Amino acid sequence: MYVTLRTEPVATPPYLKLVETSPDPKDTFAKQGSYLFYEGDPVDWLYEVKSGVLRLTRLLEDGRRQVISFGYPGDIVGFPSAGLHHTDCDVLVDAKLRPYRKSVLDRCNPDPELHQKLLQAALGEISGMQDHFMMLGQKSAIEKIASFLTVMADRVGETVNGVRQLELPMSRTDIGDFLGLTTETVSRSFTMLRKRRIIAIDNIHTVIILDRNTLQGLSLGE
Amino acid sequence: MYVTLRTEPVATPPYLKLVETSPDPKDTFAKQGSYLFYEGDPVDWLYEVKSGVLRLTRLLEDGRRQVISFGYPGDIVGFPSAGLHHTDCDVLVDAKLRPYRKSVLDRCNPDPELHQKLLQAALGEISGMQDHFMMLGQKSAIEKIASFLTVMADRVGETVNGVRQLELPMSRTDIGDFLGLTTETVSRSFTMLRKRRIIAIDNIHTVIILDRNTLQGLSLGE
DNA sequence: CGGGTTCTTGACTATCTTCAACGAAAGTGG
DNA sequence: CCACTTTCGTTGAAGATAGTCAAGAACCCG
Repeated sequence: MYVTLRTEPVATPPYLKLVETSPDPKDTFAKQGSYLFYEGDPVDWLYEVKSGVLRLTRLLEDGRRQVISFGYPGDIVGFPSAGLHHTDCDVLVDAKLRPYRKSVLDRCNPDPELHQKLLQAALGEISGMQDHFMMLGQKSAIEKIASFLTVMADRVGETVNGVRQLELPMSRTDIGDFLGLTTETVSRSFTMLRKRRIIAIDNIHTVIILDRNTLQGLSLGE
Repeated sequence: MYVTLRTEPVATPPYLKLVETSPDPKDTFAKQGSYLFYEGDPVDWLYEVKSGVLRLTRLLEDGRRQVISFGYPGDIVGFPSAGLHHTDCDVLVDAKLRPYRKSVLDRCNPDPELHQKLLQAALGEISGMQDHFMMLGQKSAIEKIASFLTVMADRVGETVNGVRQLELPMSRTDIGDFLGLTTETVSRSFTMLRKRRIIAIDNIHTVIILDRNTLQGLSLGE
């Protein structure tokens, strides 16, 4: 099922459009559901997310999927290895993207500052992935969910009337594939946190953090 | 137990010695058990492994540990994020290391080729970590062990009399902490592979690959 | 050779997955 | 705009995988 995505025609792949119509575009827009690139594609552009949310995934032959990361504003996605993309990348929430030529990575000139910015972003990504390792390798289901919510609330949450809340545009399956859990376990963990009055769930995609301290405690296994 | 490592005196930390005695050393040697750096240390040097094996780890407050990677010849370790190390790094097998100043990352000059080499190494690390994600998040115990052995045999195995074999200097606990398994599960998986005649275990730290195809099949969940 | 660590094995348990059913939400077409 | 269909989320029951606890064996080091 997932595997077929790769071969399905993608409505106007944004990266193609970029390359063809605008040799050095400022910003570009990508619609929900469209793909920026697939695993194995040669890397021509990196993208800085200006608004919206991206999803970076990797597939196993049998359909198992790992969500590598969610791309939020400020993130830069599309770092090459041996010149190729090593994840798929699609758009979860309509996004504004700033493309950078891959060649900026290869050479300091003509823009050493941009080069350095992309390099620092790559280094930051390494560091961020290591937190993710800890989560995937060592934590229980409830710890994973609590970690996820804590990190997301700090990163992209907003305070409305003094209450910390969080939009989660991704599905429960996405969260599961990000944390190495099944949809059912994600759902049960949410329910558990809700029943203990640590979070509240407004709309399915909106989480309200009622007790951040306890949530953070749970994320560390207390 | 693990946590105390951080505060114990380390016999002559190599990185200190480097900084103090030799402003731009060629190669340096690090003894088994010594630490190159700890999480939170400012990054002054990166190290290219020339021989030996390093271990990069991260700790949780309660002592749970994630082995982030094993550093084999050709690997470059010590990439900073915000100028700091974000793992501990110690020596599993006496190592020869080539230190590079961190400043090589910050500037293209005076050595743009070295700068580019370190950058490419960082990008390669991102890609490698994504395989690790797949393994941690989606694979069963036997798949993890089979993946680990397959990758290691390809990367650092040697063929002796037409037989592929593999030195594993790390403990079963290290392997477990790398794969997100307990020592016992690692041990049982090895035993299972041995009983099915897919591997043979010579000395505890030497694995002989008897049936690479089946091993690789298991690594993908067949 | 002896003491300590590491590895293996067994029995039991817990956690998470699987399978299944149902309800809610969202998308589609008349 | 409403019925229909499909997807997504929740919940329950049962089962499997991996973890825990415990003991003994193998290995390593002085």
